[in-house]
Amino acid sequence: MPDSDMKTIYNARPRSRSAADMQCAIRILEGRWKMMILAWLFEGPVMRFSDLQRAIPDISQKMLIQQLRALEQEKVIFRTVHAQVPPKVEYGLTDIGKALGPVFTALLDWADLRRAVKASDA
Amino acid sequence: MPDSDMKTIYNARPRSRSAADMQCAIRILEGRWKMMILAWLFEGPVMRFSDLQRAIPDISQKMLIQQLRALEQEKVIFRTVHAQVPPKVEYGLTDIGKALGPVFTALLDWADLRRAVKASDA
DNA sequence: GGGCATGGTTACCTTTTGGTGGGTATTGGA
DNA sequence: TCCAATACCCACCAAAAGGTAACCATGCCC
Repeated sequence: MPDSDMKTIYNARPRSRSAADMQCAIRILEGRWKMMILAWLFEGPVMRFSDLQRAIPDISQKMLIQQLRALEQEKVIFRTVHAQVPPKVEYGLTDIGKALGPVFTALLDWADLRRAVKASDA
Repeated sequence: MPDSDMKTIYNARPRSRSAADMQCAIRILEGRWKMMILAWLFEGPVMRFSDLQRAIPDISQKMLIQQLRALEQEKVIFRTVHAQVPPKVEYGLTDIGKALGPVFTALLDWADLRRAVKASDA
């Protein structure tokens, strides 16, 4: 491997603080749905339960609730219940949740890059 | 919700290209181990199979192989077999893999923030 | 009185994920 | 001769994740 490649790698390398930190963060976002839900919560100040259902049609009601509860417990999102009939519940990002912005931005950039590379391969 | 909060949210919002792109990226990194493996691959130009085993002691051999294969198929990592006895196999990040650097950096920053917030809560 | 809407809960089942413990091949060294 | 080292593969099992369908409460409207 030539030196130039080494440099590329070491420039790309994120400062490794600790593997434990990484795992901790990963576990919170783990699963098929959490990132998807968070991505949609970035779309507006709040989203109603039914908004999320419509936004992510493949998720089952059970999963949606389960994942929302998990994210709420980690204080990544908040839940506000309005005493109305029919009920109205709003979900939104907490400050910690909003701090995930750069992660999602980076991920979307990466997705773009991948698509570009794939296209040029073909 | 006051206007100032709205602004905070919209500033934090990653540009939403498409939910499909997001899901596509998420699926590649999904699971308990892939991000962990990638994080370690950022540690050096290449890692041997046994290096990764030592680095992530909780992973079983089967899972490690399985996840490495999956990442290889997505062209996020490469695999080089050296015709030696005993065998020597090296894994490293491809260009696409290296492009994940910002995602990991952002994630580690987030983990730090979370820890800081938790500490100040207590 | 019946249907609708919202935001759930629950029981049950299937699929996916992950773990364990075995086995394989090669070859140099004791 | 037998073992160690490396990087696997395979069969089997356990656990976790996820899906389906039914049910609930409330209050409005017809």
